[in-house]
Amino acid sequence: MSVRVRYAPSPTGLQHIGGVRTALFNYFYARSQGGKFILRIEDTDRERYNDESLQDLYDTLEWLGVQWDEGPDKGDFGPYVQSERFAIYQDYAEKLLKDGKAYYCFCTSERLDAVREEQKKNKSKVQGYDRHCRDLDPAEALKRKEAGEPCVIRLKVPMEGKTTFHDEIMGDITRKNSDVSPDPVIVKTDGFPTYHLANVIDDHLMEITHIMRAQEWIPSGPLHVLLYEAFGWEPPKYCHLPLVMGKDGSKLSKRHGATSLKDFRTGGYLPEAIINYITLLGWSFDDSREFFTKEDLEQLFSLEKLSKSPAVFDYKKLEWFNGQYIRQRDPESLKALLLPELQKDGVVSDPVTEEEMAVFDGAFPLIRERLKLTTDVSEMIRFLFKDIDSYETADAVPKKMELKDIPAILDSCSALLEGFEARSDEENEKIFFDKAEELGIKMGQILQPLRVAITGTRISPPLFESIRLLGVSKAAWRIKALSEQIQKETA
RNA sequence: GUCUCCAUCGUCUAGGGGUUAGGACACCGGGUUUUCAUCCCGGCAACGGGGGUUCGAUUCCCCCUGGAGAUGCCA
Repeated sequence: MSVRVRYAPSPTGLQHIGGVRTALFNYFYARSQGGKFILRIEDTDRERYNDESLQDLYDTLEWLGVQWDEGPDKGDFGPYVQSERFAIYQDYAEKLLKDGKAYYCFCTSERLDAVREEQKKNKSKVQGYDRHCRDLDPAEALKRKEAGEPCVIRLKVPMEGKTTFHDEIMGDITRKNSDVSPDPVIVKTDGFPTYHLANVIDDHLMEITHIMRAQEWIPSGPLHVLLYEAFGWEPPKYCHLPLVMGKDGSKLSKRHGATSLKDFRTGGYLPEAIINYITLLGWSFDDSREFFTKEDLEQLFSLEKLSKSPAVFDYKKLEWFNGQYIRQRDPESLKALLLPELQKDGVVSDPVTEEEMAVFDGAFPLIRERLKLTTDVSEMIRFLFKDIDSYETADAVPKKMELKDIPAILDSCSALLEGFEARSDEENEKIFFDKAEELGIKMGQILQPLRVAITGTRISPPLFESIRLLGVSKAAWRIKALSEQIQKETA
């Protein structure tokens, strides 16, 4: 039987690292097996549902280049949006009711809270619902429901025996039925199914063969199997993925840093870096290879190489990957990514002028190998486009020198600018080297003040090329400006 | 509390009854270099503890410890 897997997010928030990894693994598995990847929208939580989350889901998958074979817009097993499948769940819930596998429950949330409170206070061994309505007479219950009394439908979980399901990574997982959540709600007061019901029905109806989801779902595995059994269906294969953790070892969340893909999308990251790094969270290929394109993974991904233990998300390594992929990008496509950043930060105009473009083209090779994030570009070359308002004069002082020594050095630099553009970088280097020797200082000591004058910071792209891009006259003006500011400060 | 899962360098991981326990990030040195970065070279650094099984366990089994997850009319 050919593989059919799904990613079934709930549009109640932005797509995050964990969810995206689940999507990717499902997608890669489908591709590697020649199977189908299905996108299903699980929007049964009407309270938390919002359109932005749904849009974010689509934006994220598009950005990653993940395409589904079946989903809201296509496929023969639809609809693929759960809120459009309301009637289906109703029918199946009714069937469970009729077979005595489920029952109406009229307990109010106040009562439920009280029960929970009581259990906590008594440190009770049993927890959760006390099955108060389990043995209500079905005919009686139906009457009450039809009289308009609010109610939910609960699954009648067997109180004896145990339930086992097989996990492709973990092996057999067994749980006593008495430890399974006591009679969970499967249809809410508003008539919508809960996750458990909708998920099981849809996976069965859509002929899903493998359920790949995060390990946080392991505890409800037996419950789902019970549900399949109640319907008389064969459960699919399970594959629970290790959790993604923050540095402190708890489930990755906002307090650990950026977690939504949107943050990464807009934060200077490349999709190829994200895909590569995230896939390595819980999956590996061999003892050394760690670079994988999406296309590679569509071939190489396998369940066997999945790990059991949780993985800590390492922002540093992601950044490293991003830098690697930035350098691998072909120049034109990288420029197309950088230009909008410069425009967003007001470094160049929108639309960009010809002169600006010329400077940017010139600066491009200098910054390409220095970027970790595309968003770093503005800081790096702002000085080529914008004047420097005021200097941090202390930056201009090399080791073993004092602020008052600097203007003299700057003045000698000024003098060397004469004919700068006509000379090669090697020739200029020689000239500055000779000058340093003449002043009895090191090359670095003469270049540091100059660098600060030209770029405004101690750290910059290569100096001579920067001067060339900026133009000698502007350079001379900046040297003068810095010198004057220092003299004012030291006066 | 209860249930379930997990356990190799700080992090991601490879490996597997006998290995100098491998790679990568990070970190620290060194080289290239006008700063930074890139690049190259080198270094630091791990099998949680205790019992078995075995000629031999980091590897297999059990216990402990530790960590995590779940205990919702959220998914």
